[in-house]
Amino acid sequence: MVLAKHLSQRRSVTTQLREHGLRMTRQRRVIADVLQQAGEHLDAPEVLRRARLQLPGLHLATVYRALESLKKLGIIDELDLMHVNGHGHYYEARTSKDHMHFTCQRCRTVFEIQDPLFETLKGQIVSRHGFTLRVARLELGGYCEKCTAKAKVEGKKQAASA
Amino acid sequence: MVLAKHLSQRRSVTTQLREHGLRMTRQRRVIADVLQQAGEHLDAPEVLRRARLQLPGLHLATVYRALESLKKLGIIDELDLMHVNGHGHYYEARTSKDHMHFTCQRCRTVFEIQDPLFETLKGQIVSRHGFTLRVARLELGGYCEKCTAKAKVEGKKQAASA
DNA sequence: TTGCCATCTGCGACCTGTTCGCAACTGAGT
DNA sequence: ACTCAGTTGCGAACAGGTCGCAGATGGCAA
Repeated sequence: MVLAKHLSQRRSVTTQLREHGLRMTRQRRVIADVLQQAGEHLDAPEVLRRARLQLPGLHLATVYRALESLKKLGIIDELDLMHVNGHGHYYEARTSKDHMHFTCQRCRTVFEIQDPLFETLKGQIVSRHGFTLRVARLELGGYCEKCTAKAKVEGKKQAASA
Repeated sequence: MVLAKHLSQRRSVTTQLREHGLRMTRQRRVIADVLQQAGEHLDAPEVLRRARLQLPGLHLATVYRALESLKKLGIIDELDLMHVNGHGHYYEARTSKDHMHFTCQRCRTVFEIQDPLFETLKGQIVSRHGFTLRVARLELGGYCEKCTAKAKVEGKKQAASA
C-alpha cells in the first residue's frame, strides 16, 4: 500500500517534471521521497542528511535546487514556522487537505491544524477576486495551551516578587 | 486629526515599551512613525531610507533592532510576501482589522484582503486548542486576475507554436 | 543499443539579509 | 544636574541560500 502510493506519486512527479522540461534524476527522486515519507516539515540541511543515507555524495546546493523545482510544481510547500529558529525555511510534501501551522513561541512545538473553514475562506477569496491560487500559507504564532498556563504562573511570581 | 492619531499611538508605544523595560528613543519613534505613515509593507532598507530623512545618521542595524522590538510588542507584523523578491522580510504597522496578503507571482503586485471569515477562523482555532494567539499570518500566492488572463493567452500561443 | 545533447550535479566561491561585540551616547528616574 | 541601564553607530561576522563552471547523466531518436 505504502509502496504503491509512493510509486504512483513518483510517476506523477516524473510526469509533472517532464511537462516543465525537467528530468527525474536520482537526486530529485530521493529528495521528493524524503519529504513524502517525513510527513513533517524539514529544513534543507535535514533533507540533505536524510537523502544522503541513500545518496552519499549529494550536495546541499542540489537540495536547494530540487526544493525550488518541487515548490514551483506545487509538490511541496515552503514554511517559515514564525522563524522560531533563525531565518531558515521548512519544507513539506503537499497533501490533499491543506492545513495551517501554529508555532509555540515558548516551547517551539509546531501544531498542524485542519479546519474546513480554511478551505471556505480560500474559496471565497478566489471567487471574489478572480485570483488563481497556487499557494496558501496560514501561519500562527503564540503560546500553546501548556505554555499559556506556565506563562500565567510565571507572571504571578514576577508580580509577587516586584 | 492625523497628528492626533499619531500622538496617541506614540504615547501608547512609549507605554508599551516601558512595560517591557525598553525606552522610547528618537530612533524607535521615527521608525515606528515611518511604518504607521506608510500603511504599506516596507522592507528594512526602505524603512532606513525613509527614516533617514528625519534622522540622517541612522544605521541599518538599529532599524533591525527596532523592528525586532516592535514586532515583539505586537506593534508591527513581519511578512514574507511569498519571497517574490529575494529572501528579505517586510514590515507593517498592525491595524485593528487583521488582513491577508495575496502576492501575484507574475507581476509581483501585493493585494491586501479583508474577510470576516478570517477572524472567525482565528477565533475557532483559539477556542478549540486553547492557544494564546499573538500573530496570524495568511499569505497567498498565485496569479492576480490580470495575470491569470495573460497567462491563458500565452498558454494558447505556446500550444499553437508547438 | 548506442549516440547525442540539453539538463543536471558537485563544488567552491560568492552574495544578501541579518546579527553581534564594543565603546560612546542618551532617556528618564531621582 | 546626576546617574546608569539601555541604546546607538560602526564594522566585522554570520547564516542561509545562490551561482558559474566543468564534468556527468537522463531519456529521446535512430
